[in-house]
Amino acid sequence: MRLAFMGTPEFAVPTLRRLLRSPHQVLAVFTQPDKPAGRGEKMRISPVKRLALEQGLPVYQPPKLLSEEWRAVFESLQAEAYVVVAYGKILPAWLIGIPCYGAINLHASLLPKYRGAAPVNWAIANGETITGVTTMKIDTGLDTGDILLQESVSIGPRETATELHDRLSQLGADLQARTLDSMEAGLLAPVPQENERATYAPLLKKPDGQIDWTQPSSTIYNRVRGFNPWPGTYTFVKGNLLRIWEAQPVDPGFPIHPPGTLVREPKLGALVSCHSSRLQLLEVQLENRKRTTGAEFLNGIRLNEGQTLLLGR
RNA sequence: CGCGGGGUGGAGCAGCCUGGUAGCUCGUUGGGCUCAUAACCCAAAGGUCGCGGGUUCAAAUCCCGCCCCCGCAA
Repeated sequence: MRLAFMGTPEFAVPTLRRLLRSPHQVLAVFTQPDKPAGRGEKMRISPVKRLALEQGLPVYQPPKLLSEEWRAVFESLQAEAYVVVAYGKILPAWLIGIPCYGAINLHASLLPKYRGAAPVNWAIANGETITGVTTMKIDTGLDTGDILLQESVSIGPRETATELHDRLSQLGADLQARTLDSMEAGLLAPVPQENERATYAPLLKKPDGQIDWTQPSSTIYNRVRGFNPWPGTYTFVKGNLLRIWEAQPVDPGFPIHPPGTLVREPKLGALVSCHSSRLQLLEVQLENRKRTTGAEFLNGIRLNEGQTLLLGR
């Protein structure tokens, strides 16, 4: 099949790689324009673009798809299908109509659950134990197209979004390849989504990562896993940002201090009181510092047994 | 030139502004206590204070350059 690939971040890379090893032909790659990012604001190219360049594929980076000048580019490709994986742009209706098989999207959830930008993060943050990947025919809505294939996986009790993201990107690559094969063979019957069962996974913002210590430790724990590596979870220590990289709930039942109180315990190290239990800090990072264990962190801030420190603000 | 912080015994940090015996918590080693212990008590070892220059009687501390690390923002 003659394909155009549209994708941007790391999540899309395995699918592109997979397609390049398939009998299908990748005619061109579309990805977001280069942007200044990172310390020093240097120009960064997307992971998808990096791979495309390595493979000598034509790369296009339209700032906006609405302009008609790009229409000729798309039409001249004569692609039979567009493969879209986390491209980061809404495709206009006229574009979806160009290839005979339409635009096929890979989404990292079991649609119609977790439509939107951050399905992997919210699945974990909400404490889900099962999620998956879905391929669907793109329509003009937000992740509302007819479902082609799905595959579910269980979420490990300690799994982070980073880990799940990597698993799903691999799983999704295979699913996408199978979808194209089956579609070409005429074996697929698109199934409309049950819109009444839909849930949403909105784009994450930095403030989503700030910890509210009045919540149960299990809720905070899920967010620590789900918001890894970005936006991360954080609180404040004496006005300094403290990122929580790894933590786990302990001894449910007796928070002997007000929410947000940090104490040192001989065996468990750094413990913070939450709504109805406590959270053990396993790996943290003070701003401008490297990551350290909870115990080392306590050594550094000179909090000894019997002393307390209120986190937050 | 996006903003900013940091590199100090094995680990995490203080000291730097207001130059002049390098400190804290933990770890390590030895000893003690104990039925026992990752607990407690006592003691000890261990540091070119990132690298290179400069100022000074004297630099971890002040000045210049370099290397490495990190937070914010994107």
